[in-house]
Amino acid sequence: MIRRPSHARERGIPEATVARLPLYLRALNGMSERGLATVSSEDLASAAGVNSAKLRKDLSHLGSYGTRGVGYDVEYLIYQISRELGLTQDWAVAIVGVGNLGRALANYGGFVSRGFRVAALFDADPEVVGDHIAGLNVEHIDDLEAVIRRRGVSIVVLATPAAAAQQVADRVIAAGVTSILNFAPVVLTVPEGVDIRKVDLSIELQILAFHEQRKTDRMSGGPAMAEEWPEAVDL
Amino acid sequence: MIRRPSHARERGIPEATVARLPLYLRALNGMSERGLATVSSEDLASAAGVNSAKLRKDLSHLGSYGTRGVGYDVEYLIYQISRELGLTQDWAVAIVGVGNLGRALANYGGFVSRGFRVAALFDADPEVVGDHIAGLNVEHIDDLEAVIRRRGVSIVVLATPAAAAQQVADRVIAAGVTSILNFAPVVLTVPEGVDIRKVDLSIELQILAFHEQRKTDRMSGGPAMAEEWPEAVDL
DNA sequence: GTCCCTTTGTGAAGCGATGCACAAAGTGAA
DNA sequence: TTCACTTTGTGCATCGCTTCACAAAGGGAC
Repeated sequence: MIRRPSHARERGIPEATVARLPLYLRALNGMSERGLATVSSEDLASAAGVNSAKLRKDLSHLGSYGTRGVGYDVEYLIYQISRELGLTQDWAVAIVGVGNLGRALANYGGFVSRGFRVAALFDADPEVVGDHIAGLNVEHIDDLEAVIRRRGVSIVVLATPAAAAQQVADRVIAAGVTSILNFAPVVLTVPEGVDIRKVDLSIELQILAFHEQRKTDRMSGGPAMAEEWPEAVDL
Repeated sequence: MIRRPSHARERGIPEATVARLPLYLRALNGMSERGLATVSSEDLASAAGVNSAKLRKDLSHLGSYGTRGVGYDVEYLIYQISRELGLTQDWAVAIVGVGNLGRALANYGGFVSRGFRVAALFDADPEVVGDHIAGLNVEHIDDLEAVIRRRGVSIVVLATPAAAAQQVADRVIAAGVTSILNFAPVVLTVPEGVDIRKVDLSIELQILAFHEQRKTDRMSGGPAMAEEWPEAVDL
């Protein structure tokens, strides 16, 4: 059996590094398309929007894949990062909830590009069950467990209304799924060993609003409009 | 002029805390609807999916709004967090790019709920300009600057193809916008003082795939399928 | 082979966030 | 008033990530 270089920490890549690897991969793919053979940490870092020291440390966690004085071989690095991220196999993804957002996700091309294949769509509304979206038949949520098992789905995207999300999560987890991407604005409770990632548009906007408010406050010279909590309310 | 309590760090809330405030706010709104008057840090923390020490430290950055032995007044805390996040005013948001995703965002209800109002939709495709989506007329991208200024848009959501995103960002920034939520899979370069937040479905999936691969590797007892880099490729 | 130049990989310091553990502060009962 | 109990606010140790700065390693010219 062939092992990876011993100085690469066997199974210990920092979470922050993992979150940046897809960024590097995308930048490298662009360079590959433009025909670049090698790239320096400086150039790759700036294409990915990080500084070069961070990039080098990140890559050093995968192994020693660069050449001093030269840089990194673009194709080789693409292969190594892809392998580390698990993109050399392909993953069957199911989308639950085919409302506006679910439809948009199903049709989103960037999805399929790298290792991911939308393998099933589910909804509870009899009105949309049976529709064809992005070449797929929308299945009824009653068949969730059976279809997940049959098609080997390992990642589920939740695009249901908030009220349904926890219940659906429980069911897909019971069916063996351990990776969930949640678009519903609720905090999901899941057993240990299940990975959840959350995307919440409303939260992102609120964070932007906080900084935006700060910027405008600063312009107008302080919190002149601060108001007291209305006296009428009982404290 | 009324000031906030002096022990609250005047303009110094940690970024990690800001990112969690919307979570607390959502949990509090649920409690308010269920008629709860007060809540302990323990209960609120568990509703928001964090531990109670973190919650208390986060809230302490806003001021001392709890009562020892009792907990926090739900309505009062909602008010304080809303004010800190800048949700007591409402923000005009523009969505650029009315493809699948842009449409879904325009129709997304959770948007409007708290302080945000979709004030304009833009697209470059003459085919969709003039369409009515979620009660709004889709405007041509040529009118971007004029409409942004006229309607006081301060936050822009980018849902354009990747190739157009940087160019659109440059234009909205030139028009005075300093907060952007970017759904396009590109690294945007922006001047200092402009806040960008990024949402990238593909990256989220890749992170999940990494962990999923790890879990299955562990089950099958090691990286038995690891392959050498094909010899044919020049290194 | 030797020298110079470039670029990687990493030790170490710095920085911010997390979580523990407890003193301080409040409630309610007697 | 005093006492027992609850819950906040925070000092402090710890942890993980970032950044600096440089030794080590490789390439190319001569």
